Amino acid sequence: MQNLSNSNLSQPQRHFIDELAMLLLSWGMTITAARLYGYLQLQIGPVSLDEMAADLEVSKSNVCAAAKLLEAHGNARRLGERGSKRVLYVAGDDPGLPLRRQTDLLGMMSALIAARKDDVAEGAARARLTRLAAFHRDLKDAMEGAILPYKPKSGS
Amino acid sequence: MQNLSNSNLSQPQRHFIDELAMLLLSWGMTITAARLYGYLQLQIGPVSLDEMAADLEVSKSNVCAAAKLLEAHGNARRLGERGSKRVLYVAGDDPGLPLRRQTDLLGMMSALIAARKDDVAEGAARARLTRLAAFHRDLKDAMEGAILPYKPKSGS
DNA sequence: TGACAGATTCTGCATTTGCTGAATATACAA
DNA sequence: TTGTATATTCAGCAAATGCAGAATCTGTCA
Repeated sequence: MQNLSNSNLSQPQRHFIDELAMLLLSWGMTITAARLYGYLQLQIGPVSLDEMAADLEVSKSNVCAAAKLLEAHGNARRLGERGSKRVLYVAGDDPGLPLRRQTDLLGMMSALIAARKDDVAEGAARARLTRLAAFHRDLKDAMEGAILPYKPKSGS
Repeated sequence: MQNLSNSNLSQPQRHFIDELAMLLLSWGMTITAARLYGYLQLQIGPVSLDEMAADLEVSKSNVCAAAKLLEAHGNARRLGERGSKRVLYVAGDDPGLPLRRQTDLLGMMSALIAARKDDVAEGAARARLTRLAAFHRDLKDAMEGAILPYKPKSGS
């Protein structure tokens, strides 16, 4: 059976990308961004928009948007090729970067709840909010602790 | 200035609910579900669908759907009132319950990557996947460790 | 400068989503 | 069994989203 498309991916690779993408969808990613994420993880060197579009079999404009999204979230890095207008992408080197947004959110929620709880609740509800604020704070701390060791060596 | 609506919430409470909801939106919640989440946190006793709809100023069908959503995610608990068809909701007593879904996801991703990495990548990409699987696993463990202490006392 | 290679933005479309108000279903009480 | 209070589902609508392909913009090279 010939390869009908222009994709250079092996079938196991496609399966891997799609399965990983399915899991990532639960995190609110679009399907193209999720697939691109998995795709970039498999690549050894930087890849161009045309390669990504061909391999993932989606339009270039679509993959362009997805790449920008991943870049904004810290999941991909954009490289300029010297002496060319061509744009290349590689997987982000800090897997925890996208999660910092989440931990920030947890911190904000914890702070908000702690600051307002006495104004908006009393009795059992106030006790619950106190507990909730502590929970968010502890979770944030635990996540940050787990993320930290994976920060890439600072010599960028 | 009179209260033009049927809501029993104080203005600080409304503010709190809306601010918290804004933060929760980033986690993919719908606005009504997010507001209902905050609302339930403020309540001392169980509340009916009619109360929720009136206080949040949304339709009953909408709040019904949102309540089911929160219940499915473990953010709310549904109580039957003895001798009545009325349905009541309270905030979930385990703040970490909704996160177990996330940690499960992390575990699945870690397992998927670890199992397939040798089939789909080589060289630097394979090393990156190995690191990624470990990262997911460590993050999952850290989150579970932080969540565990908040599990409510087993005496239901 | 002109021509080209490439990224980006734009336009249009189909799908999905969240919401409301109406219709329907269901449990309880008499 | 019938009436009633309540939850749930349905139908329709408006807004947002994701996508493809076309059009446009922008460096780079001759």
